[in-house]
Amino acid sequence: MSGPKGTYDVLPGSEFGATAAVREALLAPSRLAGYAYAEAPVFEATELFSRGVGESTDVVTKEMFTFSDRADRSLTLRPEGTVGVLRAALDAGLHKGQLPVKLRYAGPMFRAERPQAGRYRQFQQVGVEALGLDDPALDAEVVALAWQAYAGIGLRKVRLLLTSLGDAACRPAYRASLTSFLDGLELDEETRRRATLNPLRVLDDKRPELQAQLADAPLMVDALCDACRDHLTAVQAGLDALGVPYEAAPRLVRGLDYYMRTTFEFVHDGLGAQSAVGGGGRYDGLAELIGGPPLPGIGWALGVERTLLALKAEGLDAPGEPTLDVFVVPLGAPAKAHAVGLVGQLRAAGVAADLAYGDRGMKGAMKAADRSGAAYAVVLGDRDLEAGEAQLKDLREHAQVAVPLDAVVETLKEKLL
RNA sequence: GUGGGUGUAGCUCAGCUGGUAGAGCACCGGGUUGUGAUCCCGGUUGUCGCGGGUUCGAGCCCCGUCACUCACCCCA
Repeated sequence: MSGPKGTYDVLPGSEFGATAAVREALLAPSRLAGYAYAEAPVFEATELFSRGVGESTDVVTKEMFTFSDRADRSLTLRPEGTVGVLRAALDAGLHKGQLPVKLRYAGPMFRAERPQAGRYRQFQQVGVEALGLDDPALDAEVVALAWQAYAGIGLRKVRLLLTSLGDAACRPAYRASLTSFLDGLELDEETRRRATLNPLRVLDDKRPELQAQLADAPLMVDALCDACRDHLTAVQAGLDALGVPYEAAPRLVRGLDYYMRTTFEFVHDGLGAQSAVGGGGRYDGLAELIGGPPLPGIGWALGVERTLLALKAEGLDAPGEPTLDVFVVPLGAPAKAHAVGLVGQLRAAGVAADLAYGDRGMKGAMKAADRSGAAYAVVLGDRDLEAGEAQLKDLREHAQVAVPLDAVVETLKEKLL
């Protein structure tokens, strides 16, 4: 018995047990920067993705989970987050108010790919979108927030790759020159087809024999129009001012068609083949593509699983569940009834507390106390009840003292807070 | 979709040139009828992924199949 192919379960102690904590930690810098929480549906009309992400992309042509509802409408589980969040923002008319609109989100995405290390069919992303302005200072802020997300969680070996993909003014001419260059190469059938659909995507092929052929390929960064070049320079200046180091990556291409101008990716070298831990860019034409008004935007998405794998690769601990403060060990029925109430009082006082359920013996219950990670155990037997006290044991110092029953909560609060 | 690797206890794995399944960890109990983490003793857990074939006999050999895994394409 196991879940569907390419999925995993988040359970205590499992590989991705810290998913919720990592999501929160990665978005913390964005929350402080004014990015408000947003949530769009997990499924949308198929057309939204095919138009937004791009008909020619691998994501749309072979990786979508698509199904029909009972009225025969075609729906698709979201393969990425930007399109849905943008659709929601436009639907609500947020773009008619104060700009930029800053949003953050988190949740599962779905792609029907063959699973491998760091790649799943249902995976978690966190993301931000800044809508309504094409100010390069905003690009710098957005990129810096991702940088700070990784730094905040403790990662040190993340590298930022940055480039510009040009815009409607300069990309068509570049694309033509790249196409004629590729026409002069000997390419296999599959690559040739890709060269026709989107010649830029041939550039980041990993096969060494192909890379060798591409050594003299023309680069977008050398063919930028003045506006795009100025934009890129301003973004770089912004990152310098924010103290975010970046590497020029003139061959960087993203798999989603909507990117233009500022484009970036975060990579980590400890992950095996799937080294991208996050990525994003500017998508000024996307709003119109999905049927909205012209509206510039920039954003990123970071992979939660890959972030967790990167933490592991660096030997770092993932943020964990809060550990227990107190574990109560009752002996006998009257003591157990009292223990239930005591645990309730402790929790109400903000103390993380649990007790030994299941009427275990002293030894087993103490063992459970030890495994729980609690700093203190409260031993409460019928003998103690009669004496009006409880035994308070410091599990690390191995020291035990008797405390009057009505002072247990106060005593523990003092020791712990 | 293409290629490589691996499927044995809850977990990590051992299992010889084919002879009918083991260790460590974990869990439970006892040593200590009211004290954990240490120590000692004992105990529970298996359609050897599944189906077929060869053989007196298959965890081991052969065929098929499924799953997992890594890599390509692509991406988080």
